[in-house]
Amino acid sequence: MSDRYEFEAVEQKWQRHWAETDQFRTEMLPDRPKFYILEMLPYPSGALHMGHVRNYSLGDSIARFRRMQGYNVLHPIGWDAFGLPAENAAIKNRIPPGKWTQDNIARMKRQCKRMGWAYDWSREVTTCLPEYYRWNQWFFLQMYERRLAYKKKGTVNWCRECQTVLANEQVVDGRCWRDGSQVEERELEQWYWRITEYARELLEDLDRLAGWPERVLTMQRNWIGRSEGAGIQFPIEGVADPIQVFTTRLDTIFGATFLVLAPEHELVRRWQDDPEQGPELRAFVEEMRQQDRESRIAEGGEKRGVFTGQWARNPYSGERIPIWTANFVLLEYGTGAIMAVPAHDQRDFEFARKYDLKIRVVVQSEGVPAEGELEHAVADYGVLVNSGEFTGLSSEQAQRVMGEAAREQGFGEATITYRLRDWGISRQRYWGTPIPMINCPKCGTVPVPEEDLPVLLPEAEGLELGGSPLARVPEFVNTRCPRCGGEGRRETDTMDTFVDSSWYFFRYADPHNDQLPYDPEVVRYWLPVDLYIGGIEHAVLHLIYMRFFNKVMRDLGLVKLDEPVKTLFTQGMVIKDGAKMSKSRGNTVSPDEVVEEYGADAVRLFIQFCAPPEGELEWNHQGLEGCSRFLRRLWRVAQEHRKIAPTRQGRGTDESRALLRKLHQTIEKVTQDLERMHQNTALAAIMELLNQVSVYHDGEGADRSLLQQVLETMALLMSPFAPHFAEEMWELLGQPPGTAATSSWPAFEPELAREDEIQVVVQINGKVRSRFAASPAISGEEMEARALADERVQAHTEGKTVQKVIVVPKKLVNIVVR
RNA sequence: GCGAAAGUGGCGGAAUUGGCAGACGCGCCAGAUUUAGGAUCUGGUGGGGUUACACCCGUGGGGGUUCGAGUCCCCCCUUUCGCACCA
Repeated sequence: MSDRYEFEAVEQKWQRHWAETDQFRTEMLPDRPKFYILEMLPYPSGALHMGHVRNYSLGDSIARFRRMQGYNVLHPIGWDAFGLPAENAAIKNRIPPGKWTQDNIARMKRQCKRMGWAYDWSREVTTCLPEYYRWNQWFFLQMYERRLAYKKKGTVNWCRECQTVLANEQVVDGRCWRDGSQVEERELEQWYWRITEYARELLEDLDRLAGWPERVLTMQRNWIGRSEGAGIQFPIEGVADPIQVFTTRLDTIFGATFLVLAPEHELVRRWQDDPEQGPELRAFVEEMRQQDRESRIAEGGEKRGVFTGQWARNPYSGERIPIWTANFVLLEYGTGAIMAVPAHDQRDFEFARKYDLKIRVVVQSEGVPAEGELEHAVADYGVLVNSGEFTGLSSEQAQRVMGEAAREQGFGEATITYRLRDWGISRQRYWGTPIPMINCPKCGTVPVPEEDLPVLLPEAEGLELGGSPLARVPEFVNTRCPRCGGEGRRETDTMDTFVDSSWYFFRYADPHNDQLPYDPEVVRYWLPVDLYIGGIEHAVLHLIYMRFFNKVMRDLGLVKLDEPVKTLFTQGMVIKDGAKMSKSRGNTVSPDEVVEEYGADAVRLFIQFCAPPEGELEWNHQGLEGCSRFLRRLWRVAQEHRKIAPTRQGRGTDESRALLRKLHQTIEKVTQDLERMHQNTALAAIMELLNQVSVYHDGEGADRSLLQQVLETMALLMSPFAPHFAEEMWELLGQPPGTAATSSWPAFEPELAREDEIQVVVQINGKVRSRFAASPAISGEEMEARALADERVQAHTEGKTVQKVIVVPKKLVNIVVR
């Protein structure tokens, strides 16, 4: 065999070895500490991209590191296999979605193995298989039984491209999160999951997620959007039911000079038949309905509205105030109706100005001009004026006292409102989990009995896809009602694919269970996930759904945990030429090609070395070459080392001591850096060590056994990052083949890492002027004396007075002179 | 508009706690080797200044705290991200 490092042969050799020995299979070992490391499962879209390579390489280095540290490591992978791309590809290429998906999985699995990632493939989970999705249906039934699943007719987000409904979380800036097309509103009957039931807990438990990035916590807090305030009822003239309004500023209610309802508000709809105001109202509502979100924003916040012709009464003051409808009040938030206080709310102020409505100051604070001279609303807290019996109270007091008063008199109370809406899970598409419900003309909506699960997705062969395909399969739709035995029709919508990813990582713990989604005892051993790595883009989608699911499963008695993921790590994007790699931009780099050219190890090294994992990574071909060069250099040193005569000795020299010291400093650094996800600096430390090793190796009197020890340790330190290379080097050094990955992580010995000489820095007025070497045992007094005796220091202090000397033990002396 | 994070050589970045700014890699320069190119090896590489030292400047800008600030505080600028008529 040549001395050259042949990555292709080496990587193949070890990949075969790992497969043959089933090295990464994991068993439950209750007496060993476990470590569950998880990366977000890929959607099988065709081929791995660099984002995957980064995500999974980072996870793999941690998995391998923890295994060597003695943890029983669970490191699984699977496929988020249901979803629209499969269906769209099927329509385009006339391939059944299942086949398209399985072909992609096969290809991506080959790529994963080619990268050398240490997965336990026996736990592979594929969400489009009945053995998995039957449990989605099972969960649905459990939720239905507990009234956490319900059917409701209402306005939904409709994506024309996808021909399906989207959840609120899947609408970004009024556009579909997948294809960026405009989202429309539609009236549909849909299944919802009552995530709002858990709004409070989902919010409060964020405080307990100490291992999550602040950024994600903030995004989730904003998404859940808690507001504290009061719900107040305003009686309407001529209508039995009052209007319910939500406000966070109850203290300003005496300044409420009109009410505003959202154009979609149910009362507004009713009033359109009114002979007088009706036509104008109808025209306005119709216009608002036509308008999409985009153009609403484009109008630049221009407020528009019409008077409904109706009047309400302020429950505190009895004042008669007009009811309007306007574009700036949103049905989705609060109750879809507001009390307008133009003096103290800028939006209300603008509206009042435009339509010449009354403006009344009711809170006096600094800088509030005389009434009539207001140029904008003043939202500050202050002291109440013009507020009947509440005049003179502070805003804070007033909110409390007035809430109390409302409750006593029965027209309102203090309430909390969330922005979070229930999770709409119905999708009018084929490639997803069928919702296990049956509609019976006699019994209504009837759940499929548990023993009849799974409700199988029918074959796609010959099926026209798009627009609720299941509704066109009579054998699927027509069934018997489980309750009365009469004719029934199946629900033809499928579930949102985010259902699949909400609990897949529980399934990894017990992937072949056919009695339950998983055995709670097994999950109790493996969960929570100790480290979860993925992109930030799921901050309010997947990462909130899975928290919700965990809490539901807890309440079903399936887990004891409140939160499923201990530490979350969000890795940065891979970019090229300043932009995210994407097919549409044409700036992608294919993992297959670079692996073929440089090998999996070099790619893994580069992608972990060249940027901090949480930051963006700019693809740089020359950087990749640098990492490949580093491997070749290390290989060369290991090769040449073998040729040194075994009798040669040189131990005891300063260089040998220095190298041993550097080795242990490197062990410490790499260990600490892997513990805090700083793969980039861990690798830099190993490179530094190699630099010192090659100088030592090429120099006089290199000690063979020391070199042997250093190189063996380096092979182990490299094992998490470049596992094939590490095994080959380990074997080259005479170690039992294939045991580097299962060896213990090198032990750091502080005595060997300790410097026997330290460099003391001498500053004058904070500027470094000199330095000297000293024993680590040097005392403060001695440091000061030596610093003051220093020639250069004397030159600088001549003719000046030493005012003060600061001594930082074992580090520095700062002499303050004037 | 509100909120958060970040701004360090030609480039990616390092500096875990307020204590030698620029580790490591890329690139570049010089040398060795080579018929040549490539590859490899050695040395150098923040700016100014000097034969060389000394010395001066330097972490977006301005101010402050401190013996000492990339790091802490205040103001400003820029960029990125999130939220955005949220009542």
